[in-house]
Amino acid sequence: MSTKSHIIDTALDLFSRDGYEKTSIRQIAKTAEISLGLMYNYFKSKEDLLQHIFLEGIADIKATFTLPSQSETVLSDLINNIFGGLHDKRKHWRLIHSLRMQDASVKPFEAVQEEMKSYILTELSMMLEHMGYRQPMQEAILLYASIDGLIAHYLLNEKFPISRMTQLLIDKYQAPQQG
Amino acid sequence: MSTKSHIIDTALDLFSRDGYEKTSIRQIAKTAEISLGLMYNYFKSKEDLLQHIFLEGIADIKATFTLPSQSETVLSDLINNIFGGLHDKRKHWRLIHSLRMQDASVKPFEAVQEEMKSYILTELSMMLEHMGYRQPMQEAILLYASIDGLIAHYLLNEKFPISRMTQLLIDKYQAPQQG
Amino acid sequence: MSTKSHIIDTALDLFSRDGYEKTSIRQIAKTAEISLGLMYNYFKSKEDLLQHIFLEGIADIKATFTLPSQSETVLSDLINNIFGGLHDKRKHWRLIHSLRMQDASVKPFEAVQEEMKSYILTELSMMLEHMGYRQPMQEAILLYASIDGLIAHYLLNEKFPISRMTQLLIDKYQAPQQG
Amino acid sequence: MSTKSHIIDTALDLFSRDGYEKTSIRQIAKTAEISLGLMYNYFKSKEDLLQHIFLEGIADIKATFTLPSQSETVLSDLINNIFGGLHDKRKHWRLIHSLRMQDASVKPFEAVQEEMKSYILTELSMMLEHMGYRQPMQEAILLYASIDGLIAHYLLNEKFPISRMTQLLIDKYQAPQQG
DNA sequence: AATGAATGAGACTTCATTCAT
DNA sequence: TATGAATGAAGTCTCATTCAT
Repeated sequence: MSTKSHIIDTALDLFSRDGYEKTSIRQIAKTAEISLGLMYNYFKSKEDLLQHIFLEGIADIKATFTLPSQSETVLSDLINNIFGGLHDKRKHWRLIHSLRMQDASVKPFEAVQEEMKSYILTELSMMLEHMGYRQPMQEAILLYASIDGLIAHYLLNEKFPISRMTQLLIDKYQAPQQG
Repeated sequence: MSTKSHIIDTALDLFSRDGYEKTSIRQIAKTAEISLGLMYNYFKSKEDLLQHIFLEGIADIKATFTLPSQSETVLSDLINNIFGGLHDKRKHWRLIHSLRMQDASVKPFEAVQEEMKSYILTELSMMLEHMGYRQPMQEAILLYASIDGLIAHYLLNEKFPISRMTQLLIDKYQAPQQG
Repeated sequence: MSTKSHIIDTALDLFSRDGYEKTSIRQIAKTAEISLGLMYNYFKSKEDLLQHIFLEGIADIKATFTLPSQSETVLSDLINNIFGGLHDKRKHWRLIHSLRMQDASVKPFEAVQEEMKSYILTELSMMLEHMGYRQPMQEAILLYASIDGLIAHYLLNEKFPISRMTQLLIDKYQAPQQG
Repeated sequence: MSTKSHIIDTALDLFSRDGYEKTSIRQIAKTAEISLGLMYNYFKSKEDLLQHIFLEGIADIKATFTLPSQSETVLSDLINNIFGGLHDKRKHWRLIHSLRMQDASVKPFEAVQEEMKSYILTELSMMLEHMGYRQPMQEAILLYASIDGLIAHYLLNEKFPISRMTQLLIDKYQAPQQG
């Protein structure tokens, strides 16, 4: 693996575990077993490194909300896709969840986050429309919040019964509609 | 208002807006228009101040999940209670949501957070049982995640249509059950 | 006992045990069970308090090197006097011994220390002259150093065999002279 | 000279002149003409720097009480050795003399100081035994106190007649014994 | 005479960042 | 590419001191 990827991986580990502010460049260097200054050969600053990782995370997560099949999209496939890839993306999710509440930190990423949200809501809404929901966008907003909440609770607790919750959620949305 | 409350209020403002780590004691003092060292007459350290605010927040939030009525508890009342008080507790929620992903910061509060979660799940589960749900605890876990997700999205966006979402959520859970 | 004496006693305790610099006014107040600001009713500043205690100590110690009898002074009486009163004056001695090496701290007391030294050397020298020593001032300088060293070692170690050392020293100086 | 040695030298200068507590890191940096934070590349803390210097001093001083000759050790040689090296070690001695009275500061070094004392007393006592003294350890304790006192008085006063005192002390101990 | 809240300078320390090698 | 010594701003915290009560 390239040095750059190695730095990114190490930083993601530490940022997601200890928080961006609490992680020092020195700690990253030591953990990655590289010299203190080397990071600056690849990134302009600590914030630049964060931005790289953050954007990478956003992109990964967006991908997770996308189903490759061109045919009829199925809710259960989408949800299983999201939660199936969750473990691999835990660190990115943690980082985003812990940064997104902070005005200042998140300013630089405001636009991409907004874009991600729109993208996800559009995807969900289209699917729900297909499924016959009457107010698909409203339902999408609620569904996205539920998904996000489940992810948060999973991130906070490795023993969270994520597959059962996934199934429960799917059942709720596949039952006959009154919406 | 007492100096101590004034410090707490100011710190909560800043912690919730900028994050605990990014808020300096100097900034708290300046914003509160007190001298730099005065905080230390009331709190042992910055972390002690955080702990005070954090525990206060946990207690407030727990209260929000509790319905005073001894009679039949109604889901819509509880949910309206939670989201109705949300605006006043925004700052506490933000602080908790931004801190809870960071292992180190949150270690001191691990126990109380765990206790809060148990409390909330028990409350929700009892109510769902009353309502005829077959797997009330499983349902409670999902419901809590959905509520938490809605709160997060509200915190991230003042224009979030929280009342409509509240109603949608209530409707979903009050429809005839298949669970 | 008056409040002032109480403050002085407490301060001497702490200064001699922990050092002047490491002892805070707050600690003195807390130990003395008085309010934080009260000291300033009796002393202009922390340094003023130190000066008071320091000068008190110097005076006490000088007294120790003085024999009240107008008659023939006897070496053993003087030495026994010095070491006999040592335990009561331990704290003053400790304070002086720990401060006297520091240029800045001791500047204000330089003159009195110099005066004390002269006084002691004169006393010792007169006595040694009486005893037939040929170079009484030279001998006095050495004797004073020996006494001071014994005191230091006693202060550093409560179990120091001070009486045996006292006797040994007396014997050394009362033996027939070749000086 | 290496930066580390330069820091150590500067710190020893200041610690011994102004006292450990009164010497700030800023002052060390300014005097050494280095940046404020550089010391922390070499020492974990101010106390760690002190410890380094203190232990160095103890080792130097122990060496001074040791005669390299395997043959008959002679009192005059040893004493001349001690006082001959005194000027070079003034700063270490001053530091030790000003710190040793303070319980808290010296706790970390208690063991090494105790060990130094034992070492010195053993050396002196063996020599006095050779010279025919009946109670060599008792005599050693007194002799060590006298030496320590002379050193203290020399440190307090550059004009102290240290060579005459040295000679006087040697004479006292080489005269025929009654011990 | 006594209290203790309030002040702000200054202490130790950490940190992102630079740069000569 | 890679190293790590060096910088100095900024952080948390302590402290002597003041002053309204």
